[in-house]
Amino acid sequence: MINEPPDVATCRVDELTPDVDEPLTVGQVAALTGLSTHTLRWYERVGLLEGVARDGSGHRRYTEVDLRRLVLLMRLRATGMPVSEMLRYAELLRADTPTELQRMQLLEAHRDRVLNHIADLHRDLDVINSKITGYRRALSPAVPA
Amino acid sequence: MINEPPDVATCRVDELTPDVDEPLTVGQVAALTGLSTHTLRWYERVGLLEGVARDGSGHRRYTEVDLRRLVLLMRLRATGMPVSEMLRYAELLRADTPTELQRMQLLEAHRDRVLNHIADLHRDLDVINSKITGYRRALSPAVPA
DNA sequence: GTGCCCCTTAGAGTGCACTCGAAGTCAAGG
DNA sequence: CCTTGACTTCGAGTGCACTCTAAGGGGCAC
Repeated sequence: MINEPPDVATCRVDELTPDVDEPLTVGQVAALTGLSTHTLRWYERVGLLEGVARDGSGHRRYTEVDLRRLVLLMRLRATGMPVSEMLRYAELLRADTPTELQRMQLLEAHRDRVLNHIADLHRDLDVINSKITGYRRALSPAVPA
Repeated sequence: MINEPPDVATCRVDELTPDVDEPLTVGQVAALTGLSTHTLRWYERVGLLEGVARDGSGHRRYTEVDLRRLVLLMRLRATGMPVSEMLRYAELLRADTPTELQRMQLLEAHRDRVLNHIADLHRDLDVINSKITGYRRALSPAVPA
């Protein structure tokens, strides 16, 4: 894995998604998700989140369906999926033939990669923890805790 | 977390480290660790792994001590520590005052961040898994597995 | 009407962590 | 002697995922 996902500080979308009735502006979605308005527009530009409606002034109006798609995209990014593969998923979503099977397989393959990655992290933590233990031992007179 | 660590395909260093007696060339270390020779030289250039000796021809000779430092650096990178923070650790290593406490605290803070990150990954996987389950349900006549 | 603020687009810029290239050195093999 | 291949340094280039800028529009408060 070459890229690491963004650290989205505040994401209230999980709690707030269900009660959103009116379509939201890009700024409201940004506040809700923790993504920047720049990133939201960029996601649309590159094809990750297509079909966001516009109001009479040409401003984006995000529907609940858009938000749901966005939340999944954020979870995929947060688990390290590269944008190029998220794009493949997005393309499957807007295909005119049924693609549920491919989409499921894409998500399953990703889930398995993430699980392997977590296992790797635990192994790496073992090394780091043993180093910490060594320091604690060396400092034991000074640091009894 | 903004960056994700490299996917080091083959790292035999864990098994082979103990039996290395002779200092190794950069190419041998690259083969052993899975890092590229470019990356190994770059780590030294930026100050991550200082003090690698040279032979009569000016070629690097990595000792077992160098390898041990390198393995820890690789684990830190693999768990998402940015190079800038690895550099802080390296600077503590070559300080002329005792820095064991700071080093331990740095590693502990990192370990805690990684544990939080793993917890986040599990939560993200829950969302992805529920999406997978939805697909599986929708496909259940076609995909009995 | 005039700030003001949020919005629009498309293109350019940024930061990170490598990754590569050019030019040169050195030791061994044929 | 000449080639080959692994090594040296240092500066430049790459890919990813944003992030920012410039130039402009819409609508509301004062």
